[in-house]
Parts: sequence; C-alpha cells; structure tokens
Amino acid sequence: MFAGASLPEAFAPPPEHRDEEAGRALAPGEVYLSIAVPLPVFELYTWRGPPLTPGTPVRVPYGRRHLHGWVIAEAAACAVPTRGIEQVLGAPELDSEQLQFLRWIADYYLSPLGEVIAAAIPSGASARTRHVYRATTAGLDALAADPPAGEPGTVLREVIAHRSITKTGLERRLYSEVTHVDRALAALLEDGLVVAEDELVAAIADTETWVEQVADASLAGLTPRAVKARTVLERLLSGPAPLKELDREGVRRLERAGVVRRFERRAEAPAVGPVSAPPPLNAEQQVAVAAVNGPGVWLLHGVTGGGKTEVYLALAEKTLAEGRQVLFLVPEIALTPQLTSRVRARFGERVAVLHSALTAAERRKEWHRLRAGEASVAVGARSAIFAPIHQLGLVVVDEEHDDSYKQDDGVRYHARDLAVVRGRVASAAVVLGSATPSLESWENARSGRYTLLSIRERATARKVPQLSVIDMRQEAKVDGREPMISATVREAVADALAAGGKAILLYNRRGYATFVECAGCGQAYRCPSCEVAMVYHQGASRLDCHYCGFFRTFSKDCPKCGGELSVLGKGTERVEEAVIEAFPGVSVARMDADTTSERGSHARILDRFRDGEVQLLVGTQIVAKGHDFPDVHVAAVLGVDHILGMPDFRSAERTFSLVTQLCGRAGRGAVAGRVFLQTHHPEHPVFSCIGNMDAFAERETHYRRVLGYPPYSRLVLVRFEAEDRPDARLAAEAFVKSARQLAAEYIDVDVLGPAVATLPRLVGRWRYQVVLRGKNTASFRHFLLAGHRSWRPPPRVRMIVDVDPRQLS
DNA sequence: GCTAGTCGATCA
DNA sequence: GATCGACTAGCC
Repeated sequence: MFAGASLPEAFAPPPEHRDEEAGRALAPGEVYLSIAVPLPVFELYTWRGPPLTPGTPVRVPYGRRHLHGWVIAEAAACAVPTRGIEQVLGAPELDSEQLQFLRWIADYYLSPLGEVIAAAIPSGASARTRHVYRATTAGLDALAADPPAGEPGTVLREVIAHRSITKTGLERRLYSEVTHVDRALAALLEDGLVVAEDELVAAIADTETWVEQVADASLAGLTPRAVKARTVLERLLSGPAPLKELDREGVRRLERAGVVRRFERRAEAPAVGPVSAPPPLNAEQQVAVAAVNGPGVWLLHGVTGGGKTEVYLALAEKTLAEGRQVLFLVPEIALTPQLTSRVRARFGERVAVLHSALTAAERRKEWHRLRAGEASVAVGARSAIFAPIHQLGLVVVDEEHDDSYKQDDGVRYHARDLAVVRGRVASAAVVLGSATPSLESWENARSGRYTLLSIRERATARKVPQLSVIDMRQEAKVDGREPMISATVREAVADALAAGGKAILLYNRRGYATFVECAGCGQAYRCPSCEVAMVYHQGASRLDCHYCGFFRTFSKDCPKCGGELSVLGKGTERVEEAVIEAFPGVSVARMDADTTSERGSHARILDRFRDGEVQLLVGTQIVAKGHDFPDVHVAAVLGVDHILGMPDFRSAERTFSLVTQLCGRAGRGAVAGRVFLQTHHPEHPVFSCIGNMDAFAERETHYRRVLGYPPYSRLVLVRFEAEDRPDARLAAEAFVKSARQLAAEYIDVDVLGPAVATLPRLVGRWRYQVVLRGKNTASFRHFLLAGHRSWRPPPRVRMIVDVDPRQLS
C-alpha cells in the first residue's frame, strides 16, 4: 500500500547507504545480537553478526551513521529487517557483574542502557575507527602521468604522502595552500583517485615509549649549541628514560645520529608492600576496623578529626591482603588532596587515581592499570564508581553526604547509592563515612539496613570547639548599614592574630555584589537568558551570570541614563575587601570558584595557609572541606542565611553539615578553637544542634516524616524546558494530568505541581516542574516504569527526569 | 541523538 | 516555480 507515498518515492531505488544485504536471513555462523547504543531509545536494537561475548564493543551502521555500541546478549530473532555489524572493536569491556550493575542503573534512573554504558566507560577506552582517505592505484598512476590540476592535485599528493589520512589531518597540513579540502576530496573520490574508508585505531596500549642510549655520544657530533640533545644524553647516562619525560627535539636529533633508540616497555611494575607504616589505631578505630567484615553496608559516623581516614586505610589493607581490590570515592578530588596523597603514601604504585582533570590518555592508562590488575586501589570522584575492578572487596565513600556525588546531567546517578548497589553485586563491603551523614543513610542505619559505627573521640587530643551564634539583627549599624563582620568576630580574629594564629571566614557567595541597579532610572542588570540578577565581580570588572556564563564589562555609570550605579548585596570579594580594611597588614587569601579555576591553584592557596604565609582565609564553602590546618584559632560563618533560606527541604541539612564541618576546622593542639556564626535567624533550631548529629537527626527526621519528604518517601523530579514559556507550562500541565490518572492505580503515589522552577528561566529556556512522590517503594517503582513508556514530551520541549533529586529547584 | 524527507512560507 | 527553513519520523 502506497497511500502516503508519492509516485517518484515509491519507485525510487533503495537509498545507497543501505548495505544491499540489509534484512536478509542469517548467514551460516551468524546470530542476532542485542546491542546497546548511546541513544535516547529504551529498547535494545538488533544487528546480525558472529557470536560475541556480552560486553564486546562493536561498530554498527545506524541510519546513515555509525555508532559505537556494546553487545548485551544474543537475540532470538528480530521483527524488523536487520543489518550486519561493521566491526568488532576489541575484547569485551564489561564482565557480567559490571553489566548487571549497569542494567540496574539504567532501570533505576530510567535511562537508556547504551547511555549508561557510555557514561561508565571513558571515551577511547576501546578501539575506535576513524574516517580516512587513501589513494587508489589509479590515484598513484595519475600522479605520475597526469596529475589533476589545482587544489585536488595538492590534496592528492598529500594523501599519497601518507598511507591514509583523515580530513582534519589534511586540513591541518594544507591550511595555507588549499581552501576547500572538502571540494577537492569530493572531486578525487568522484574520479576514483582516492577512496574513503574506516580505519580501526587500536585502543591505548598499556606500554609506553622509552628511550635508551645505544652508541657512543661522540658519534652525534654535537656542537656546543645542541643544548636539548645534550640534556637528553645527560639524562640517559643513568639508564633508559620514558620518552614523555625527555625533550622530543633532542631525542629526534640523537635518533638520526644513531646514538639513541626508542623501545616499548610495559608500564612501571608496581611497588609491593605498604609504603608508609600505619599508625596505631585507637580503641574506637579498632572496633570499626574489626566490625567491617564481608558483604554489607556500614555507616561510619565520625567527628571531624576523628581519624576516619585511618579506618579506611586499615580496611583497605585488610582487603588487599585477601587478594581483593578497593574502590575509594571522594567528593571532588581537587578539593581533597590530603586524602588522595595519604592513600598514595600508603599504597604507592598500587593506586590508580581517576579525576576529571586527567587527560583522556591519562584516564585510559589508569583504567588499563586497574583492568590489568596492576593497580588494586582506585581513588576518584563519582565516576570512579564505574572503575573496572574484577575482585572488588571494599568500597569506601568518604563524606557520603556530599552533593557532588550526584551527577547532574545525562544519567543522573548518585555515586553513593551506586556504591551500595555495586557492593551488593560484587559481595563487597561498603563503608559510607561522614561527620554529618545524610538523613537517608542515617535512617538506613537506624532501621538496620546499614550498620552504624561511631567515632566520638577526636583522634588528636583536640577539644570540640565552642560555638557562638551572633544575632546580626542586634548588631550595631555602621553608616546605617549592617557590618559584614560583627564586633565579636572582629575581636576574636584580632585576638587570634595577636596570638600568632589563623582564622577562616566563610561567606557562601562569590563575587563582589549580587545585585547591581541604577539609582537614577532603576535599570537592573539581569542576565538576558536566565532571568537572574548578574553578579558584579570587581577583580574582573564585569557582571557575570553564574548560571550560563554570560558576562558584560562593568562601567560605573548607567549606560542608559548616565547615573551612578549602586551595587547591593555581598560576596566573597567584598568580604575580602572588608577584612583587608579591618586588619591592615595581615596577609589575606580568598578561595572560591574564581580563584581556584586554574589547575593547582586550590592546593597553592591551601599550602600558603598551612605554612602560615597567609593568616586569614576568606572563601565560599570550599574553605570548610576536607583539609586540616594547625593553629586555626577562629572559624566564622559570616553568612549562611541564603543556604538556610533556600526553598528546598534539605536546606537545614546543608546548613547543619556546612557549619559542623567548619567547626571541625578550628582548634589548635589541645586548645579548643572558637567558632562564630552570624545569622538573622539565631532562633532557628538547626543552630542549637550544631555538632550533635543525634539531636539534629531527631528534629529533622520528625519534620521530614510529617511532611512526607525523603527518607520517608522517594521523589522524582520531572522538568519541562522550552524556549517559549507556554510550551513548557502546557507540557507540564498535560504531564500532570496523565500522571494523576496513572497514579490513581497505585498505592501512595502523589503528583505535585506543576510549578515554575525556582530559577524560572535558565540559558534561554523556561522551566516548569512536577514532583512525583511515592511512599511505598515497590508501588512507586511500578508506577514509574509503567509511566515511563508513555511519557514523551511534546515537540520543542525537553523533558528531564531526575530520580532522587538532590535539589527541588 | 541525527538526518533526511515533508511541509508551508517566501521571493523573483 | 524554485528555494529556504521549521518540524517530525524513523533509525535495528
């Protein structure tokens, strides 16, 4: 039936991109393969191919394109015509345990399996193909006899000069001579002088190139000016060295002279045995280490400075001794250099470090070392949960309450929750550690799903600091304005400095002023695509949108009416200014996202503070995280009200955690530090619980239970985004209607909303959202899975499904 | 996700 | 009547 098709279409020859054999029956030895590809489709598609082990990476034709996918299983048959796979890209990359884990994730987070696998495997872990051009015999003959004129001729010559070359390669080499590489290639292809093909590029080798000296240096006839070659030779005197540590120019020079030679060598053999001796453990630490045994989940609740790290390390040692491997998760590796270096110091070459600042090649190398069993301890941020470990015996999640474990785009997994799942799949022990556990984990421990381990004593003899809450409403005004630093804090800091101590001041907003407006015409500076106030950064002299990166240069006068602009609200830059003014001559450093964007700058600031070069550290919440300094007499939270005031049910939990962590930063030797908290809500119950997890948890869980929030319910946030506001709103409304209908069939499922998101417009898109809530886990899962099949957003609307959202905004 | 093929709107 | 651009279905 051709009802919909016009005549020419019906008679058109089949599109040439289809392989002619598409849809034919299985050839001998062939099977149907279910393959996961990274696309927003939820079923697995089927291709034909040789029998392959699940987890094998393959390249498959898909429409006019080619995709990288992974074999999941052999399929019985396929209802639609199938095509053949194009290439096997290497050995299986996932064992059945990992596949089981990834399938669980796809199911739980309502994400396509192919996208989950793509998120789990670093790009380039397996072989890739690249589209290359190669000269044909006709092309070779043509060059000798009758070379094409103009640009095609130049391109042909270049193609012949290489065995094969990509288009990008050609463009790079010929950019000064040829303007239309594309066109020239098309002409050459047309004439049959070159062919295009896909070439398999091997996955990264686990060897590296080394250089050694093979002949007397005098043969090189080096002039005194050949400095680079000399430096290389000097280095090689003590034996072979890795190429990457040598000067390439120098090596090439010596190679040509036949003095040195390259060779491939397997990556460094791991050093065996502990590198630094473990310190003795105190009684509580010993109890914790002894308790963790075999599969299960333990929540290690330990006061800051209680020596949780030593417990982790002792457990890791125990696990390694059993011949199993260890996975160490940390919130953000750049922010926790101390933990990483301690793990390194203890286990040396057996440690593989995975973090976002690695280059693709470095990451692949670490991945390889783990897979080959050369490294047996992996340390990394959330994506390290996917590290290729076959004999997993222990997973440690440090600072388990930290929100950075939640991936906030793509597959929105929570690495701490995945750690529990992976541990179960691998029959490994899982240890979640924190001074301020998440209420979810706390509840799991209370109900007996996890085992609670407590460390209440500080390992060092430091006393628990005393906290003073300062009511900023009572603070004397200066020039009619509320001072940034209260008199009490000012005095305490002065005392600390006089005694040769240091202080940390936290203000959780960066920039100089959070709002800029013209006193004359009322013109306010909002981001044109985000509907939020732009933040004035004095250092960069510009206005920044903290959500989309848009900025404009700042001038003191209003561009509209010429009046003077007034800057309102505060940020760390302004706090820094006030501090410098209040304590002249004292060395101050600011630490926030603006001063730590450069690689290594974060550690540099902390080093200067540790060494005493900097006495006052001002910054956003990163000053409260994971590092320990001597002689911090005073720590003060100058502003925390924005966190507390956020329209989110976890705002009290975040405040509690941040302030408690900061308290842990204060203290010197045996003397307790002083901690101050400036707020406009001194009566808020959270402040009376600081440092006391039991008290906080009791209050907060009561409130969560009454209001039906996690951990007493599960939430799924569904957000609708569109350029036109009505599109997003209507989509959300339609969704609510159908979700309510479906929810009626399940126990205790609520559909809340629709509501405008806390940030109504971001990066040019309007945002509406709906919250799904389930109080019965099983019923809620069934509801989600049933709905998921039918939930498709209308045109022009993007739908984002966030299972277990960390923030309802 | 991408892309090709569809459709209507726009211009000489 | 031809060309351009927005929109949508199908990809195995």
